[in-house]
Amino acid sequence: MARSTKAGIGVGVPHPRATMKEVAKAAGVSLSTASRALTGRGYVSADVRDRVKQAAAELEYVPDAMARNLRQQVSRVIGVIVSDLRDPFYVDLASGLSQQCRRRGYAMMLSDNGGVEKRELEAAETFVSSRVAGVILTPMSREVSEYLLGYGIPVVEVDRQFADGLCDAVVVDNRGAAFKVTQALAGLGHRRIALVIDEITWTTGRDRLSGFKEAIAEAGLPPEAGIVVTSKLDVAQAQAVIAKLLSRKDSPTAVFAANNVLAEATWRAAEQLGKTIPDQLSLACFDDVRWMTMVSPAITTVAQDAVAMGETAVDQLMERIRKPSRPACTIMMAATMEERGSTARPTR
Amino acid sequence: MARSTKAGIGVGVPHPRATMKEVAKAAGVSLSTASRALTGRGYVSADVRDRVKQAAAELEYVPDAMARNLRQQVSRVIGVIVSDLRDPFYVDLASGLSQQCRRRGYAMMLSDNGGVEKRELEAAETFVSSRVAGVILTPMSREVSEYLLGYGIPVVEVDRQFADGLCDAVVVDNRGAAFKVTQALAGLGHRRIALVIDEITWTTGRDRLSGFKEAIAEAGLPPEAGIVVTSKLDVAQAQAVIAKLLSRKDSPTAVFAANNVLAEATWRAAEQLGKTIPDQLSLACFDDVRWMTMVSPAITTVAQDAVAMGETAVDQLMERIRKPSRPACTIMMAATMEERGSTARPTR
DNA sequence: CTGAAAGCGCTTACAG
DNA sequence: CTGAAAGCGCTTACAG
Repeated sequence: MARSTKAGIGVGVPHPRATMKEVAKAAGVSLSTASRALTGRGYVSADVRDRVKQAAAELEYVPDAMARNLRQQVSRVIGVIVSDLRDPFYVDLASGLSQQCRRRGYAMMLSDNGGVEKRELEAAETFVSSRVAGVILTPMSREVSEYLLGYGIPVVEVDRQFADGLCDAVVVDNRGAAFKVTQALAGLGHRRIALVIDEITWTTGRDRLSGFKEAIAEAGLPPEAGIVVTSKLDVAQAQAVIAKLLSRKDSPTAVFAANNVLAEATWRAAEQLGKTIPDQLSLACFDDVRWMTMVSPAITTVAQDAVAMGETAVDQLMERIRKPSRPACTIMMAATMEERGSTARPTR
Repeated sequence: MARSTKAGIGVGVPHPRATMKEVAKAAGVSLSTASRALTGRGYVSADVRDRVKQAAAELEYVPDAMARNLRQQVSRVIGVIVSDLRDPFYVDLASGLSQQCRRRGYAMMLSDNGGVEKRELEAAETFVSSRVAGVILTPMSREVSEYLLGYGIPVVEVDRQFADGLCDAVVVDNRGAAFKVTQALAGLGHRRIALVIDEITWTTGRDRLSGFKEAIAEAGLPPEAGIVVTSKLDVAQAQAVIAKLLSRKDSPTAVFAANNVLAEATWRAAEQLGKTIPDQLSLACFDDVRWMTMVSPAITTVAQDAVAMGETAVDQLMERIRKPSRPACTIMMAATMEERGSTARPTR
């Protein structure tokens, strides 16, 4: 990447891009030879290679990815679709994806769709159009994965799974983690435990719900002991819903929030009502985000390593690209429960 | 985007991608006509257009962006380089960039470089190679912007400015905001105020420092009243540095943290030393992130609208693409000071 | 070991 | 209004 100013190429003064043809001419070889010298595949004598490489450097030659990809019918780009870049969970995921893509020599095309399904499909179409090498997504339906697979594009579903059996996936043991948390709450003596959750139809919500219910049953509690409250995934709206829940006469003594957004909403609702944690209310949740160790008491939570999930998803995609016929694999990662001060014995 | 299963195209069964040539054949027209019908430029009779469009739908035709871009010598992709996707400020920025790119019909290629300069340049090279329509970056040096501009690629610098005068930029009034915060602290009666900052050579750090110093001087305080402490941008390391600062005999009565990471470090250091805020220490900072209204007392801070910065940067880039010869513009956005409970009169 | 030629899938003057 | 042809910048068999 020589930044030569020899040929009158100055700072900020656009110079026309050199093509391989020009490099070849400067080096006194044919286009084919230049290509072989630069890409490293095919025979070239050592001195010719050096001459070509030097010419390329002098001309500040950058290969045209469009042309190369068009010819080769693949690009070194991975398409990524995540739900919401404002949510710390997806951010950590995107961060892991981004770092691992870079390490593997791929660029990342990122699309976040604020939870709008139509945008998910639009992004997928863009990815098909640019012939990405593969797509990693947090799906909102089975449709998008199927659409991409239909074009022969490898897909990895992360966090949630819709195209079970059709493509690879990286998920967390949601059922197990939810079970453990609920069991811990019941073990502390709670008899009215609310699960606050935004959806129960995706694998994430479904499994968290089922782990919750199983733990209630296993603790010998009646099903009514497990109160399930749903809310949109929005702090303000969820806060209102939860405030209502906590104001009931038979309000729960413990809340299990299914993710960090609902945890924040629960925490703010308790604050708003003057309910102290953990004396008047125990709070446990999913996702370990920064504020959870900054408030007092710190929040008991299920820590999902979203960065590691992202990295794993990229590696899984690389494997799939290498071995397209391998059967679909689902990698389930363990999540650890961090017991902190927000959960305690009930006082009523 | 018909998902026809008519032609034996089943779920998950890859079918070969249709080309425009095939669409043309199916519609019984020439390749040129198909192209005009599908792109909408050039003459086509209404019925021919319909026939072509229907053929395209039936074949699930998706235009090949590579081929189109190669021919047209531009892509509908914007390259974005941000420092660190783990930092909420850059995340909000990326979120704004992503949304606005989508609205404008562009895809976003994103690279985060954990603060490593070499990676910034690598990402830039990838962008040149893929002929992105433009690049938006939070630069770490003048080099990358110059490199890109040298290839005639429009560049917008965000947050910080290195290629002043050479390219467009979107920044915040760092000097003004830092001045206002420091002035407020001095106005409360603080006589030993520390600025904790990670760098003072980029425009961000330089301007925040200068606003700080000016306010100290204007308040009639001696320069020693303004203590400047630098630290790496890392919570754990900064916390150690700040803990040492706060343990000094003549420790400051107020800390102004130059960003959210250093604010967290300061907050944790105070916690660690058992210093109560705001009684024993006033804390003000830059960046309004979620935890700042969840801890108690809430933190006084300068709210930068990073999402709006991102959106503005995309719009500015679009303008530049439309009018390449327009003189370079720097857009400076105001930042608002949110006074909250973490700042009060000193008690010593 | 090197070079001429075909071709990836489009767009776009140009001729009809 | 439509079609044949050239060409974007590469890679890759193939012939020498």
